[in-house]
Amino acid sequence: MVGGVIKGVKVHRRDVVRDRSSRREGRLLSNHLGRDLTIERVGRRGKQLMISFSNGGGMIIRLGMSGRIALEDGSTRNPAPPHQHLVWVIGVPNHPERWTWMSFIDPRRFGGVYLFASIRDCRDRLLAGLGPEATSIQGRQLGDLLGRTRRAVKAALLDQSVLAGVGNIYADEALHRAGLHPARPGDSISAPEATRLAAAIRSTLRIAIQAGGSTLRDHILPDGSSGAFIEKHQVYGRGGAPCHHCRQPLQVLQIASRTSTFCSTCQR
DNA sequence: CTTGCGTCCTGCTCGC
DNA sequence: TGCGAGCAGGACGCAA
Repeated sequence: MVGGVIKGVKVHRRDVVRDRSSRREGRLLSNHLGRDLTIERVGRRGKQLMISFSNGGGMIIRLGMSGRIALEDGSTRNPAPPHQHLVWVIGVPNHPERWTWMSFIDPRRFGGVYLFASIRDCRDRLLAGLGPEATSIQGRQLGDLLGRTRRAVKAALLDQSVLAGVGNIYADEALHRAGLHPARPGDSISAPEATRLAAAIRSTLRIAIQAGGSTLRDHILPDGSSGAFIEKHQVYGRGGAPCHHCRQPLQVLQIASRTSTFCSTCQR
């Protein structure tokens, strides 16, 4: 997509375009949705997908619980699937006759698309308050962050202002891998435990991303394939089943209003 | 300031 | 087979 020009945008449901700016500029951007602009960069910060345009602006896509991005070759014209809210038609660089359809599909509509006028605007309005990247978190830094709170460590991991990029599945998986009980107060986590947890978060995410993530229901990759990490889940979705490590039945607790599955023998 | 809960939505699964 | 309750990958606003 990088280097491609957005040739057109179809809007099937306007309210998934969230306007967080009170300025007129923001409203104009929301109507415009990148039409006629060249895609300069595609990136990510925490759970936000970022597409920046050559004019300095861009957009952030949040998938929420059920959202996904689909990419299709322009030559295969399929009927719009249910809950397809936005479609961008993007020229393929160096192939004037080819184009890519990128669509935003989100049944529950907890996700959305946010436009920004400049990188600075993006940073101030959309990325402000995000914690450090979970994919590269180091033990020392994680220990400092957890040491500042008495909340359950699981609740802290889910808080994007503490650490950006971990959700319910990978919080449970990383805590199991690190051998830490999800209800432990953040400030009870020792330095060696924080080192273990940081390493567990990094490796859990690395392996999960490599496997294409966890397909429970809605999540599929942009090409339509499924993520295979669910086969590697140690705890998530396995409440009552035996721990792969010690064979004891896995426990289930609500922490920060989210289902948390863990092994009370292996996780202390 | 910190923390927890209700809410925003649709659709699937389970039990009666 | 039909139907309602409960639950789901996230994040925000509000109240205690």
